[in-house]
Amino acid sequence: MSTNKQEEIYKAALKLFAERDYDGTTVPMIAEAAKVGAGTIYRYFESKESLVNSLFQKVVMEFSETIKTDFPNSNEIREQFRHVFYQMVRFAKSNIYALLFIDSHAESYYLNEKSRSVFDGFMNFLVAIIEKGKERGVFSSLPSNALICIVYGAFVSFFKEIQHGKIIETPELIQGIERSCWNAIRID
Amino acid sequence: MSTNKQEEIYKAALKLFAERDYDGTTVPMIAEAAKVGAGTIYRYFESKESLVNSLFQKVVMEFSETIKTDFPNSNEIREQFRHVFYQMVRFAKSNIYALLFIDSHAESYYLNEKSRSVFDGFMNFLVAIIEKGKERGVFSSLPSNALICIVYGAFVSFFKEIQHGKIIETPELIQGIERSCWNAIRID
Amino acid sequence: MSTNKQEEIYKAALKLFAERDYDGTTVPMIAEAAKVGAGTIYRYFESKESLVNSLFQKVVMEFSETIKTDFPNSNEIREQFRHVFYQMVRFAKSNIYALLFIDSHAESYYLNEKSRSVFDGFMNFLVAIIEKGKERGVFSSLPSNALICIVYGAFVSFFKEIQHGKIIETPELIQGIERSCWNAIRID
Amino acid sequence: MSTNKQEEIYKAALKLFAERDYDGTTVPMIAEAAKVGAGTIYRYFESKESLVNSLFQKVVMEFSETIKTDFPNSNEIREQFRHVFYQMVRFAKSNIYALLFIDSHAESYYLNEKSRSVFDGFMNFLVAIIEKGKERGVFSSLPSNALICIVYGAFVSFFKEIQHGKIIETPELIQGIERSCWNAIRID
DNA sequence: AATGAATGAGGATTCATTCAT
DNA sequence: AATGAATGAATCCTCATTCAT
Repeated sequence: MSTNKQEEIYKAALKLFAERDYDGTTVPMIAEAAKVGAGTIYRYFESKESLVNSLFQKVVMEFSETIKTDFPNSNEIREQFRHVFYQMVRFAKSNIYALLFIDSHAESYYLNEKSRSVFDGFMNFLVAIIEKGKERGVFSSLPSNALICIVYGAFVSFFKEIQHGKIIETPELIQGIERSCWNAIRID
Repeated sequence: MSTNKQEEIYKAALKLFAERDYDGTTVPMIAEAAKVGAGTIYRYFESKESLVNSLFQKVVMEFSETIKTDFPNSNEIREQFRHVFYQMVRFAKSNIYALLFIDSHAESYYLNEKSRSVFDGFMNFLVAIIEKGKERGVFSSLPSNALICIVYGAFVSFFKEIQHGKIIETPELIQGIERSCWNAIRID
Repeated sequence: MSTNKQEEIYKAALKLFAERDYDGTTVPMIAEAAKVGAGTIYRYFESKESLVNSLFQKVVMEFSETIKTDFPNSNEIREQFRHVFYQMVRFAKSNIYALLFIDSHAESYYLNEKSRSVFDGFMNFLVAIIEKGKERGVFSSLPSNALICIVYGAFVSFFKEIQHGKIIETPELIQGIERSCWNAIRID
Repeated sequence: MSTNKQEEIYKAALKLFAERDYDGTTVPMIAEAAKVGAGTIYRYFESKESLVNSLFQKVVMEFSETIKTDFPNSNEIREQFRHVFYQMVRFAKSNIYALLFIDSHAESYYLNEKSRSVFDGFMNFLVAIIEKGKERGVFSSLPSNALICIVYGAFVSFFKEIQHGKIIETPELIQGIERSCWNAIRID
């Protein structure tokens, strides 16, 4: 087959974990969705717990890489913000389950040290951007992680509604949300 | 006894569901935390599923009532927004588990019709406020639920960070967040 | 009921472990034989492994106590030997599975520290008897544990044959075996 | 290659079965120890059960042949006994796992008709020797299989202790054990 | 009303066996 | 011939629920 089984397992698990949470998802469910035998999952992952952790790390790194791709090195904070936001949108649109999975599983009791540090690394990248903006007097002087919360929280919340069919996504709407988020954290 | 058992069960379940999710929480865990026998839970609730649903409805209604309490009937949108925001803060501070529980359990597969409609009713109240503001040209013309997402998403995200000890809450910070959220959705 | 469930589980497990070994015995098999639900076993024992260990310790201690019961304090080695041998017979006859279980499970990879030390304690009691006999010049000067091997090995082997129906036990036969074992290790 | 794969599989299985029992040994364990693929085992043996049976028969026959090799046709029972005993020692020393495997797997539920009859054939050879000795009034008049139990049980028990490092084997010790076993069953 | 021992259906995981390469 | 990835039946174990006390 074209895609290999590990990838199918990742894909199936991602969707199920995003929709039903870790504990609400059974290994047989994943196996069925991935069209593999239940035992096959254990050829690729030591345990269900190791599967979530691998998946979490993989997906956070993909998110991180998406955001870093073509990151503008110019000193234009506004431009950097827009870039980050639209790359988040790109990521969310290409893989909504990944976004929801990351959001609902970060801070979970079954995540291991490495998963947490990968996630922290990702967050630190965002913090760095905010910090630079604050130095330049572009952003509000609130704590950087508070500012990230505002943008990230709003963003995820928005895509959850899209996913549930309660908001129809359009380019103009995205544009409006981007502007709102910018307005939320810039100095006024 | 001073507090009755049903209340203890609700309290224990709320904390556990917020921290470990519905499926990650077992009935014996709840029983132990509530200091009752496992069987006792079934005197008050038909099943675990009926317990989450009851709890969800109860907690959403409390949230809703908190927000509606002393709601300013003046026509000052800015004042109404501030009221709603600070009542959300009051609710979050008095019962952080309730906030996290609502956030992570809304849209879950085990919620029944009634739970969903209670939650929708709550959201509609917020939508109404937004709609009025939009009519007056105070808020951005983005869809109302998108605007709610921004404020609600930012707010919850912020309190999650507080709960995880990553942000220290101060009156000034709350004030700053309120202003950010307002800036996010007002016409600029 | 007169006997409690833990005792029924012990009894069922003992027979099955003796007949089919630890790994050849499944928890449902034990549950069925003990006439309890499979889950009930886990109310009494943490795991299958903890069950074998508990059982092993219990049974070795019973064997040990049987042998020590009415142990003659006289200085007659011949009398002490006869006592030990007949108490072993008594134990084997009252609970053949216990004897076979001890024999086939001692030195197994799943036995824990405590099980091993209980077994060693039992063996040391036998060693002490042999040592005293050797001091008095009654027993062969071979290493004590070698002498024990001869008697114990012969004894267990003999009762295995009885268990398999290949030897019919009679008082005279037991008497003959006791004498043989004595002859095996005494000075000639 | 110098040794063929079937031989490697036999060797690996023998050690593992002796150390961990049939059910405690997995086919992949055997494959790894034999340095072959798991599937390869099924080229040589129909199933795991057929492997134990083949192995059991092979090993019992080797034991049997070892004992019969150079069997003294003289009428000296003492000499015959010594021969058998020392050949058992030779076998045990050359392949301790074989001895332990035979001992712990005889009478197991997964042995088939043929395995049982091969084992019985072996035992009958020993019985014949004993019977002859009894006719001549050299051995005790106890049942022949009881006498075999004494010698065989003592012998195996002794080599188990050697295997577990609790007894150090020396020529003098072996000599002493042989004499003990003889004393155990001869007329006194 | 309250309990917690008991249950068995269902979960995570293992493993004998197959089969495409 | 040899492999080892793949499978699913069978393990061990958990947990929602019941019920005798």
